[in-house]
Amino acid sequence: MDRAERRELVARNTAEVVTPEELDALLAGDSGDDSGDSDGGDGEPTVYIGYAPTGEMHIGHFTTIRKLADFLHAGLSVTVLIADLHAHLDDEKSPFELLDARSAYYRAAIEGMVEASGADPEEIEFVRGSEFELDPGYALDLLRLAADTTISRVQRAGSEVVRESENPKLGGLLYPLMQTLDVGALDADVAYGGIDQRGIYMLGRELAADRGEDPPICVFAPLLSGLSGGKMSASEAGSKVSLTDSPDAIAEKLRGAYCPAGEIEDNGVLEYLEYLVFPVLGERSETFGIERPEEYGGDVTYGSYDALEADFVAEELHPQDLKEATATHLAEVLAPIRQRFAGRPELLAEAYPEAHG
RNA sequence: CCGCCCUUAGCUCAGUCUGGCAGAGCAGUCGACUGUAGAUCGACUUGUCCCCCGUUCAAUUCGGGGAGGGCGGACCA
Repeated sequence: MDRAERRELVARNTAEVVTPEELDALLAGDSGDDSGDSDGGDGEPTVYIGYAPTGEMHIGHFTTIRKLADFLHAGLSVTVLIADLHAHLDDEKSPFELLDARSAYYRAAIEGMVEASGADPEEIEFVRGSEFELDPGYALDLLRLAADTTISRVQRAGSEVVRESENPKLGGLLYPLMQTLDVGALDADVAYGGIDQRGIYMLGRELAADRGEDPPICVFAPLLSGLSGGKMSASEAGSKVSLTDSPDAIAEKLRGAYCPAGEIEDNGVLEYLEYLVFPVLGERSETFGIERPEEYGGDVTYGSYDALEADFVAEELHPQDLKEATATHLAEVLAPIRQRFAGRPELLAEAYPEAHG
């Protein structure tokens, strides 16, 4: 794989790279970081993504995690942080007593998604936040950051991530500062995450500069639209496909999805295809087949998302046919993950006693 | 440590001041219309009225206690 291919693999299907020049330099091996405090000594650039183990994971997480396969294939070393303390710090989204169970569930879910994306989960290093975020050195750095950063600056940085409320907790302010420290603590060259993380990492880059450190390169994944139009909502079950939805449930949710003929904007169905289904099919060298009655043109097959989108925009492809085919392929992509959890029901039952106990 | 205020449908809130088993908007569900969905139109659903005790024929509404949340004051050697 040459440098251009590698760069393309790292940057494809992303919302933004900050900055592309820094990424190029990193992949070229002259990151300017000769101090030996990163890369773990093996010379491979390291990318990290952090997840706070809060609610159940869904297809939105899957699209973001699928890219970890790209990173691995591009020869990067990948670290996944299970940010258990963050899960509690953010308005106690996860009760303290459930952090162990939810961390275990998140790790299993992420491994399942990585495997379903065509990469080996064994190649990923998993780290739990509480393993290092309580170290004296880290704690001292956190206090010094807190002393040096204004409340409004941190609030602004975390506004897309930390739960907004009329009476915000102090924990929500610690959260972005800790995330900033995590990048360095994990020796990551690249911070990867959803575009909602942008505010926090941009603050992190500023603070790193203040402290005389190299700012992390940031790669952001797009956030998917909800199936009901607009943003995907965590609380609205019908607005997203869950990791463990049955094929019937998936079909039903897709049937109800907002999907105007010929329109791409806010079209969650197309986004599922672009960022998840097609990349996974491509990994397996498979194509996307659509069964369609003769009266509407008969069966068709697409080898690329772009070709499908072009037909959809031209209204050669009807939303209803698209939805049915998407449901079928999506169920197939999710099947191995669903099986994994069916074989280990305690993972969900212990992490979410109210919903699965 | 002291004082004041708040707690009603999934969400935002009204109401009970002058006690009689509770309402609006949004959301949601279901039809009609489009070969999907949405929009539009029509119909519909939803509640331990924070908990306990007391007064009363009857308490979400009154009284007492408690829990959770908010605000202010005091203390500052």
